[in-house]
Amino acid sequence: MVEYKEHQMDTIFHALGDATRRGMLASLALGEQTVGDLAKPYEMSLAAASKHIKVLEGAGLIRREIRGRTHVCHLEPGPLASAHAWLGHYENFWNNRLDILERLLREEDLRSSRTPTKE
Amino acid sequence: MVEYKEHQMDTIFHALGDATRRGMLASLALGEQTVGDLAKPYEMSLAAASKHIKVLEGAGLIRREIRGRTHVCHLEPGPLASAHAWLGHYENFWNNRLDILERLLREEDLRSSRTPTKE
DNA sequence: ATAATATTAAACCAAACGGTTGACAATCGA
DNA sequence: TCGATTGTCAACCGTTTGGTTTAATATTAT
Repeated sequence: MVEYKEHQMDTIFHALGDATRRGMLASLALGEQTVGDLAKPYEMSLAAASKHIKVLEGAGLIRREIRGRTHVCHLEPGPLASAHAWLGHYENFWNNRLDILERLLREEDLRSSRTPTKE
Repeated sequence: MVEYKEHQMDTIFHALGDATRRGMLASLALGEQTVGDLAKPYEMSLAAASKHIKVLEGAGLIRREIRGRTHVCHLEPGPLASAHAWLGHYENFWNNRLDILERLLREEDLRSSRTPTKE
């Protein structure tokens, strides 16, 4: 049962580890899109885009509804929420650390009184 | 500049897309660990584990401090926070959808009056 | 100096990835 | 019915991944 979830997380994070697929998810956040719509922004063949979409589908991040000859895709919230929750385990940890970092930087600023460096 | 961040997200999510590496992060959440410590739980050569650690390091998820002949690793909160934030963009979306799902299920429950299914 | 310890490096391998092209299937509009 | 549209499938290709094994490096202990 743990194994199962582990594999699920593997596929979810793997799916998220590609800019094209993250872009597709971003598009789908605005509303449902056909495979063609999703593929259009990218400089790759439709077949390649179709593969990406299948990866997203395999990870459960999206679902498709076949309407006639078009495949309409929409986001599936569950797996995104899972990934978010997994990262959330570390939230306390990094909040503490970032707080410390921030304080150190502030103290540094006070001592050296330089112009604050943004980005 | 966008490209840069995209690539960063690629490497972060890719690093997270492997159960061994996620396990190592979980270990590191409990405190700093040497490469050997991190490798111990896994049925693979030290060299293989070392590669995983380098992937985590490359993604900025951990840093290492070389103390004599041992390399002590610790979590780096920033990139985890980035990934969490990226997923957070979808939070409203999936909250709404899950709310709807939940409501539908509750209504279903009322109609069929079954024992409520937890999990 | 030598041996043990902790870790990386290099060479190699099979499998997976991300892309291509060309053929195919299904549906829609004329 | 015919042609255009929408999308998948299969085969292929170069690169990356995740593992191995065998050296090599650097540090510590004897």
